[in-house]
Amino acid sequence: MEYNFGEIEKKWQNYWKQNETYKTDIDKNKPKYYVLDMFPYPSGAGLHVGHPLGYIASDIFSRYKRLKGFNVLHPMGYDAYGLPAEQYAIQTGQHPAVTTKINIARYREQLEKIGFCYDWDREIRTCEPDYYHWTQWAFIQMFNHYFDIKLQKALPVSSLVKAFETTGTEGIQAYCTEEFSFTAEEWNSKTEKDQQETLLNYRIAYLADLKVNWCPALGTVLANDEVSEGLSVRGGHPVEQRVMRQWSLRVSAYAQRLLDGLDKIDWTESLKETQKNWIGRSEGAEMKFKVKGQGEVLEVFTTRADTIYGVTFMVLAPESELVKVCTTTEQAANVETYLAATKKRTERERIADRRVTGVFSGSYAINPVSGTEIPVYISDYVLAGYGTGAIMAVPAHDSRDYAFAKYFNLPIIPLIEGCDVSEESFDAKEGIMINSGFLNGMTVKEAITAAKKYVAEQGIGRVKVNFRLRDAIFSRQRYWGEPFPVYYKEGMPYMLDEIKLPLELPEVDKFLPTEKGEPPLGRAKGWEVDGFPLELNTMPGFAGSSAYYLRYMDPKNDKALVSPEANQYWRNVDLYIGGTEHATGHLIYSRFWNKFLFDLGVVCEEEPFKKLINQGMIQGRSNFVYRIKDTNTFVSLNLKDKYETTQLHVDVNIVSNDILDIEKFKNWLPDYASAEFILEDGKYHCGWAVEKMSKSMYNVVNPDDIVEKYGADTLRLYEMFLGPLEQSKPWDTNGIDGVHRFLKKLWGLFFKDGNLLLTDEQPNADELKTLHKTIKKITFDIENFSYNTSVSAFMICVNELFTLKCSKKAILEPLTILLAPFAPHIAEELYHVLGNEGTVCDAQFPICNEAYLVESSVKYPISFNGKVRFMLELPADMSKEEVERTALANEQTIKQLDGNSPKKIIVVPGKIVNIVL
RNA sequence: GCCCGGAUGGUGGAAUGGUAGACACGAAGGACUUAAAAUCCUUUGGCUUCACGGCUGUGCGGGUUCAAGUCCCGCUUCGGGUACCA
Repeated sequence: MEYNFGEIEKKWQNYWKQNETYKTDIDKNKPKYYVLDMFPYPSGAGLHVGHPLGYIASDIFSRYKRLKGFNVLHPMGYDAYGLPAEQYAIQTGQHPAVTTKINIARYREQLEKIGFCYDWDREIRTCEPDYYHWTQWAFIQMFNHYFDIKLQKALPVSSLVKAFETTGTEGIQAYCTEEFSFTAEEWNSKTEKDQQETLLNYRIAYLADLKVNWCPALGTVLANDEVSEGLSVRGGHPVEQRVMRQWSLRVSAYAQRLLDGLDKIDWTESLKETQKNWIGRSEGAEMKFKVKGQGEVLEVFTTRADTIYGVTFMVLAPESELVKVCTTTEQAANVETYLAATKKRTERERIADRRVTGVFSGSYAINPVSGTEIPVYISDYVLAGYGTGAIMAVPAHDSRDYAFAKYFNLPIIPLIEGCDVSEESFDAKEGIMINSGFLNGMTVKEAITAAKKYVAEQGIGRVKVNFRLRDAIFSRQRYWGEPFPVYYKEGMPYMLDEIKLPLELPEVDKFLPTEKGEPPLGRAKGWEVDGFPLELNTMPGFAGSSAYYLRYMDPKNDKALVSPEANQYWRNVDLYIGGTEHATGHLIYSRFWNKFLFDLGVVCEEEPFKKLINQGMIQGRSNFVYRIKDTNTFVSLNLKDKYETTQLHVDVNIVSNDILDIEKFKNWLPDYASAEFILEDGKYHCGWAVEKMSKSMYNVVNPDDIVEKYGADTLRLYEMFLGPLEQSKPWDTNGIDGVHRFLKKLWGLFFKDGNLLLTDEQPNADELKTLHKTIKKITFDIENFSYNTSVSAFMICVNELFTLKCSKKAILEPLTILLAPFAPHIAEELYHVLGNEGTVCDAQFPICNEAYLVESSVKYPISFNGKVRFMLELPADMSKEEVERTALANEQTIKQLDGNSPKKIIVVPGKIVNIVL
């Protein structure tokens, strides 16, 4: 009987499906374990061989945990809303729901072939009404809550309203866009509309006029993490700044908790570091500078209060409201010109062009500590969105201020003893203060503390913590997303009654903006409730992915996002595997979302993902052919330098071990049908390079083809064998034969020439040692996600058993179970061949018995000055002294010593002997 | 610029401070076969030697140590993230 993987895999995949082997329910008699993959966006291209890498890793761990007696939740679903389907719809008229459905079906088919242990009954799709029902529900809760600064948690807006009605803003510590101050009387006399407008200032989901990233090509705004270097992450289109009235989530209110939570979770340091930087906490002081001859005050934020004596000018962001106030009539024209020029520049241009620009406002501010008068400038190197949108410039100790001062010829006052600021600023926070009044003689650190204290005591300002993390813009001017459960009355937003959820996405005639420039939902007929118009924006991509891990716990619940029972059993994700590209987007948003739900008491764990592993990227390995210029002749790699050639990508699927299949090449593209070749030893050798896996490089490998040719078990093993899970590595199908041979060899331990070789004989010491050594190694490797070395360990084990000609049940049965997480199909087949009933998934993971591993003797490497010269086999229990004596007495040692006496002898029992000459 | 990762044969990679290159791929040679496929055996870091062996070797330069791919310091270089964040 041959190893017929095709038949075996089909057979057991059917069996698992029929027997609901992977169906999961709450079982309070077993400890739970929740393994989650970052769910995919189902693109039209289908899966390539890089996508399943993380899924295979998590699948192995899930199966392992199950064999260890855990009740494992391992679900899969689809992040089904998104731009590509909508772009495609705009081009073709095909409804995005239709393409999405087709793509999902294709993904499902591809995933099923690989033999994952997903509980498909729990599958979710973010674009399904019974799923986005709860996305809309969460949004309503966010609208109805505000963040209390003192308690550091979300509270109902209704209690805030009660406070306003009785005591106004007195004593209120609510996280808000703008500090308001009003009495109860003032509140009560406001109109409904005014009250609603005021409340938006506090709500966690709020509507506000914001400077947003507008992407004209996509016709929508984008969140900060969806923009990179001034271009949209999806599509690479230019992005510009624009002020628009948009929904936002007050993520920044949770900044401190998002930061603190990082200490409690098992993520890689680099990922935590990325989040820390994105949150960007900085401690400093907010200080007030009076504008000369006016009542106005400029507020600035600084982390270097100690440099107050070195402030030689102020700078306002062009968008700052204070620009108007500070601009004098004489300077008005210049300022106007500058503002116009700045506005025209896109984010990208500003990043690319680092030239100093700016304009004098005409006003002067007064240094609150030294009393000196300093000019106020306007420049776009100051950002409106961070701090107060205004800075005190200390050119001696800040490189940006320095460049500005040099350009405008402003004074530069050094504040640190011995620093040279003639060529560049001294940015380091070290040294002794000079030119700084009462701070003179202090170290920088002391001065920062002293200055902050002084500022607070003198009423010049206050100590403040600032965060870089900004609120998440939540509106998209697109069709293919969750509709907001929002309608408008007198221009004010109101939430739909929860009973009316889900608010389903309406049909439209075209997926384009309306003639008036409204989003596509403006085309929907009857898009209103009780005569009030519904919101025309839809939610962004991260809306649906922010709480999907909760929905898997209870995916069919139509009363709640998740029942308390399910949530308290499954709690949170124990192991989350996915790409590092979500470090600042999804992984911040879902932590925020989860914390909010935690505050509401809907979920019982504050952090959603306990342990997180980033799988590395699978890169492509491209192949090249070399065409001689102006001909249709192709020259083999090592001869190409004799000609003038053009390097062309060739489909890696018609190349094997870098040798081109010439017939397939001729049939590949019409141009090549008449191609001629200059070969080396009768073969065409291709060049190669590691590049991104993409269609245009012709280096995409489809897992279906691999499964077809080698089987799913081989694919699974080979993906793991490629290298460490977390590292990036190129996919090269060439090596796959090795793991396939391994499976055949394993099969060969069971069958030879169609006969079953299995025996009930008692295993001997060597066989037991091989088995238990492997059990130990595999257990350790799985726990440490070192799957590449486990595959090697399996190979070594089978090679040894092959040499021992071992076909004993007592050895092969535990080995089969050990292999089941990695290669479930062949393991299931062999488990039944061994005479078992049921499924290998419910077996018990073997336990290593150290007694079989004890060695009676040790081969000591005998080294001289650290260089190994020969081996000496000695009894394992020989004492240190005895080993030393025996080694020294050895004739090879005597030869090495050559009459000299050793200076020192190191004996590490069981390891090594080193003789120092 | 700043913050993270890496760098080991022709290739992917392995190595609690203790024999560098496990395990694979590829290559070369051989067995079986009419032939091919499949399978099996041998060799395979470099230099050197008929051989035993010797020398050398983990990006570069220092250091710690009886012993360094591994620890420390200083570079080079390649990836990834982030960027006027005051």
